[in-house]
Amino acid sequence: MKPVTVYDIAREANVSVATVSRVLNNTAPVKASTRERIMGLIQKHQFQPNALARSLIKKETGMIGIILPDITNPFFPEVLAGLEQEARNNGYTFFLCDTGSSNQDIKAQYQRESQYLNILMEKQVDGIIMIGGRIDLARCSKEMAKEVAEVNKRLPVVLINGNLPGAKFHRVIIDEVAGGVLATEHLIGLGHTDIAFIGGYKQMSNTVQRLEGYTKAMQQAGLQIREDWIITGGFTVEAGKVFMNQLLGGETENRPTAIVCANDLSAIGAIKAAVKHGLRVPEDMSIIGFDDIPLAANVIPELTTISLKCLELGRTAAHILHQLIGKNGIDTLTVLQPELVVRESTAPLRVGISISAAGNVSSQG
Amino acid sequence: MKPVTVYDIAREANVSVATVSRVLNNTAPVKASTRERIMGLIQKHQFQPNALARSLIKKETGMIGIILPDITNPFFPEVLAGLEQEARNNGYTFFLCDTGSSNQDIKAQYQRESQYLNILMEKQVDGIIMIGGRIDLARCSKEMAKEVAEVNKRLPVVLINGNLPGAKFHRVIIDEVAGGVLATEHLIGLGHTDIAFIGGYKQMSNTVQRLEGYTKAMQQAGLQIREDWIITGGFTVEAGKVFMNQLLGGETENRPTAIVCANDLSAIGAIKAAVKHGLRVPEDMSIIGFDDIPLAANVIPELTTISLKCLELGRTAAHILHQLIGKNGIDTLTVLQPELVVRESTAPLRVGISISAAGNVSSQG
DNA sequence: CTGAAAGCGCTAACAT
DNA sequence: ATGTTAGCGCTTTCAG
Repeated sequence: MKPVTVYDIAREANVSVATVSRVLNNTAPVKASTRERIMGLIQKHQFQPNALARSLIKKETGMIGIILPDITNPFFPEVLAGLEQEARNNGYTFFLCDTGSSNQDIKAQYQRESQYLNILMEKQVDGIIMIGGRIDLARCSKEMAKEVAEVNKRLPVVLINGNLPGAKFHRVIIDEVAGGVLATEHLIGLGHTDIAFIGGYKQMSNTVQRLEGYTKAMQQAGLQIREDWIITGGFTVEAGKVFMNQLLGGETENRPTAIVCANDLSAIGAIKAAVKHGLRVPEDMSIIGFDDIPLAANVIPELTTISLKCLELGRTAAHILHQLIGKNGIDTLTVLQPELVVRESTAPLRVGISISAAGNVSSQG
Repeated sequence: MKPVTVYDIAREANVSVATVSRVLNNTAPVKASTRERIMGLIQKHQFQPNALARSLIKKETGMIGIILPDITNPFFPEVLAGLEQEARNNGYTFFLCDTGSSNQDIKAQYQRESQYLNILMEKQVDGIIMIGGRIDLARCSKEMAKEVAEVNKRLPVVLINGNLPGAKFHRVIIDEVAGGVLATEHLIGLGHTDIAFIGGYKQMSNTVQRLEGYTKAMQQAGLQIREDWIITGGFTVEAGKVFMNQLLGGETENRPTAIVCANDLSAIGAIKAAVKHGLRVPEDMSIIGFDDIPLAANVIPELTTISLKCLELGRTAAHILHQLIGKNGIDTLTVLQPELVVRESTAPLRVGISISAAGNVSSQG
């Protein structure tokens, strides 16, 4: 059965397509009686206007694209939820573009970003939101950055928690440095002085910034920063385990008593590895994460962490994009402040015990 | 700057739009020299064909819609990843339609499902995938079911892990009953006889079926099923805690030694509650989950669970949908088999200890 | 191998 | 208040 069109409705109602269109869009007054008649037919035939045809002429589709690296990483669904919430209210629909960073080489991922950028433009989306991927790079290549800049000339693009060189973008970001400071000062406040930093990637700006916050807080407190206590190379649970093992691998009488992790996932890995080493968290070792994914509240022990306000990040981005669409807004930068969420994985330093006693336990047992 | 069209290219290349279209789609032989000339112009102007116009006439959009209840529940991103993987290879793009079950009343959720169903049709998607929501209902209302049936007449719909009365649908499901049996038999195999079942909703078919598997395995082993040891009412971590507290609330000398949970999240809640009660998992209490979300491998202790093969579920659904699009395939039913994943949260029954000793500890301390 | 022309389903002037 | 008509940007016969 072929779909019914405005023409079918018009014919049966003895009116012109224009009139049908008018009742459809409430774009001009229509006599009550004919309006009713048309409405009836619409009901009767379950008529649904073809959004493609409509968009073709109106030059707006009510669709926005979101490009992200890995939907499987719980951080992203959280900001997605925020996006959805806000965008739904404004009548937008979402293209989800997962570039699948998890199981591919990094080159393929960036390629897929480019690919999606093109597809989205062809599909005439009203705007694009990017999060993760190339925009997280501390030094993104000129070409990759330019590509996005070109897109940004044609339609609004907003970057979440990232940036690209060579052009101004609309962005909504969290103050990562402040987050790093917050986390580190929390630990310092608990009496810790031997504090390590693990997780993330040195090439990524978020890691660099979190690390910068860590460094800043340490220096401000007059504490020593040991290069071998800063280990990066991954955001996963697995990576967290590896880093922690590395930290605990050497002479155990000389290990940190507290750890700032670049994200929650690696913090969880760190906890698991610590436990395997016979250490108790937080009694023998304090661990703080970054992100505040839902999971953070559900592991045992519950994770103390820095909330990145994922939901708010998403909502704000959607809001800004909505403002931008249609209007030629100027470049926008919104900075959200992170928040310390104290739960169970951090505790005051237990003087005299932490390093020798607990450390030895782990090395002997 | 207004977008360039095939006409612009045609004019500059001194050919007709037909020829441009031909090189764009490789739909007829074009002289090499003119082809090159056109390709050059396309490059030069960064020309991108308008997918709306193209779809309008070709009657296919390369878009498919996925309607799900809550992207924030880690089960769904997992199947989404599977969908994406498969669909991307076939050139599809995704509409993500989150009906936001998490923070709204249930009525609103179903309403939003209807709404999205309509939007997706208007946008002319090539197919729709549904998971969760109304299709999980053990007894879905006639109207809600019919609505989907109507959609299914116009374009392919595939249901993941659910069903709707009154019509045949293409479905890909996991054998939930088998999963329930698997979980329960695992516990029985470890020597447990006092086994409870918690989590899920009695109104949802997945819960009913998992429970059916539990019952079946218990009866087959000649074990008694206590009505007060079957508690339903939620899938969240919070719900799991509540149920476990309820189980442990009464006389502690009379508590189960093992628990089948309706999903991983509630299992995690159960573990947390048990630990709060002074019980050790798995030493004093074995707990098994359902789903095998990534998180399951990352909690402490790592969760023994029933894998629902989320990724495969997603991939299969996308594959089937692809087959269906264009062709008038007959109704399809694919059943995947669940799998037991043994990790750390289950252990052999410790005779004589589990009930009295551990139970008393919890009641006294 | 290439061009002219007729739509796809809808909206928006411009008439009446 | 309603009808006529010209497109939106593309594909696709049908002719050459």
